[in-house]
Amino acid sequence: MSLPLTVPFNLDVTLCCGQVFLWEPRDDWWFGVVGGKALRVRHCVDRLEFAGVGEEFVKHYFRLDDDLDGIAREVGKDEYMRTALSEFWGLRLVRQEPWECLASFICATFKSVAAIQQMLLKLSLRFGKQLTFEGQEFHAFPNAARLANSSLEELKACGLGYRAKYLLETSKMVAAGDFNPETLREMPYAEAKRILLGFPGVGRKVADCVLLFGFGKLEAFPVDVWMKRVLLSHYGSYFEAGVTKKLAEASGLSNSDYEKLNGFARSYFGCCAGYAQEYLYHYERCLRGTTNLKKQRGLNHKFKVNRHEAEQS
DNA sequence: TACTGGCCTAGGTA
DNA sequence: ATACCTAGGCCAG
Repeated sequence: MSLPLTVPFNLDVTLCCGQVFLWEPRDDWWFGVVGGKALRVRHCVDRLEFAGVGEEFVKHYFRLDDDLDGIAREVGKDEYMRTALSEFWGLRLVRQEPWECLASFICATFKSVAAIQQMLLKLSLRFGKQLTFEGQEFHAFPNAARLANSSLEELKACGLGYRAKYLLETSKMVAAGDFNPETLREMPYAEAKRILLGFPGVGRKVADCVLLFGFGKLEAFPVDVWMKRVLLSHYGSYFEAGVTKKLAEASGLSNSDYEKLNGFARSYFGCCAGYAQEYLYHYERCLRGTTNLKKQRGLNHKFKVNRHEAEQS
């Protein structure tokens, strides 16, 4: 199936920018599993081609209904931000499934993207429902009930380390009904955040990721080490000198410091601060990180090798 | 309320 | 190869 693209959209950047972990580039297509269904999608000049799902799903998942031009006008407050926007123009946030998003970002703390991919892949292979799509095997991300019935040892075997305890506990709470996505979706940002902070393994950063990617709270602005660098080096003048100096020297980020950076960004960029975050984050990683788009696409081969290894174990 | 270590581990790098 | 080093933090004290 095919969908004419009448709005700005860059599929590759959208799937490479670190908001999702389990999409796999293969044979010129992106393969993924969403909502228990496997699908493939690719970007061809002026249209999207896809299989496994319908047009409405694609539009919804990739947020093609967001007015990206309007958002860019809203968050493009300064030259630096406008550069990031133009550099990766067409990057869109994705409407992830809340549970998968919550579980993913609990696992993601203090880990590199490559390691996160491996952890989540192993969880899916071991606990996820097996699917067949066009003759190929895929695995859905495991639901909370399944993980709640696993053991600490099993989760650690997937490489989770100290996160295993958090994921197991949170899975149990979610399976017991403590996590109602519909309710959280209706709540305002601050209220939903308070609920999320009640799950073990969920601090401010993880909560903001889940609010942004899982619940579409576009005012959420996750601050990780990369965003901290961006905010200090390009927006340092908005903070007291003492704060800037202290943050630059410290490796971590205390809760109160998180609130300072997060609070500034949300008031500065406004109601779509989350979009600003994703563009700045990706820009920073491509500029200063060891990661760049070319490399990420080059992950393909390695990803396949690791998938094979994971299946052996 | 705010700060400080400790924590599991795998990928990446020199 | 083989050691490091760091990675999209969180939590208990």
